[in-house]
Amino acid sequence: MAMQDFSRSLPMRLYRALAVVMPRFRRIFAKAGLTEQQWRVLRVLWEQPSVPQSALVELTLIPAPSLIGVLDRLTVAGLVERRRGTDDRRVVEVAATAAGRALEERLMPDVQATYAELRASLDESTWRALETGLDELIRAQRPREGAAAAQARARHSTGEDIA
Amino acid sequence: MAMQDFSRSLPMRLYRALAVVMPRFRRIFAKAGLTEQQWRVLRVLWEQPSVPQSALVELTLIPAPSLIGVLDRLTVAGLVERRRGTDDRRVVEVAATAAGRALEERLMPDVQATYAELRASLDESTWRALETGLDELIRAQRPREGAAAAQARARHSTGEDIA
DNA sequence: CGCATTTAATTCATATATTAATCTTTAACC
DNA sequence: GGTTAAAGATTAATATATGAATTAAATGCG
Repeated sequence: MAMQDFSRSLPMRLYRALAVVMPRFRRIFAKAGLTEQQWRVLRVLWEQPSVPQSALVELTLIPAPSLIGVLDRLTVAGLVERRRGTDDRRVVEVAATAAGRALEERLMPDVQATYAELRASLDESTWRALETGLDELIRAQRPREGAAAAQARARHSTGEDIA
Repeated sequence: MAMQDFSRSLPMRLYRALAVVMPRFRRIFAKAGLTEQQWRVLRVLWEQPSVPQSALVELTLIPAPSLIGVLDRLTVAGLVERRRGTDDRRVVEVAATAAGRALEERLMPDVQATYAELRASLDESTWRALETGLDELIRAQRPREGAAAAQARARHSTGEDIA
């Protein structure tokens, strides 16, 4: 069962795809003094008046511990605001400030143009096959419902650490 | 030109694909006390007696400044060795030690099995379409030959900083 | 030969990722 | 109604990413 070349494994292809695609976008973000993660947060906040922090984790794919720092810096820059939820005081609601929202008009044109170029670099059928393949992969591998709970339960039941 | 949902953009789909795929692999690496990047380096070194560090950057997709630290830790762990090139004393040749090579047999079975599961979660045609789509994207976006050199040249000729 | 350029590593400063642990607030349940 | 467990956010420790700058060795060329 000859193992294929490591560089041709699916994960490495995914990493390489991002490595060739993202630098052009980051150059755009950098013009506004934003990192890629800061951009992602703003990009999501532009679509809604306010978003619970836990939802931001899912929508931006920024891990919770990292998001803390990203929001800290965005807050210091005056681009976002945090508020404690009124009914449930555990949740933190995040919203873009006026300055944060102003960046949308400044950045989206270039980003859209670059995205259009990206899309135009593949023919329509290949592009769609790529999107479909990614979606199916995500759906197939996405942790089953209740997996986390089941795992937590298991952790409490038996020994767990089999060195 | 209604912008699509951010989560459905190609970059976010790529990030999400990695996010759902890699955790299972990382759990395997962790059993041997390896991080994902340390694994990648070893995985490449298993295929050859020795690899120049610059080649490792390309093959593992670990940026040069990060690779320094990864190799430091692998060296301390006794899993790899560094040697200065004999003809060209700028290059650093990296090779796996006996201990480093021993990890191959310990890790590859689980990794292969998990990879097989991953592959089996999609039908053959979808899997291949995904691979093809990624390859075409990479080929289309890969910086053109001489782009770096041309860029460096341009940087020295004219003003460059157009704020 | 001697100098300007390139190449390969490395360093630096800052930002983010990963995993585990902690803390507070809710929800659940007897 | 009080105790226990779960959810959401945060902290902590370590590892890696990113972009700019630096160093040392090799190369091109007048």
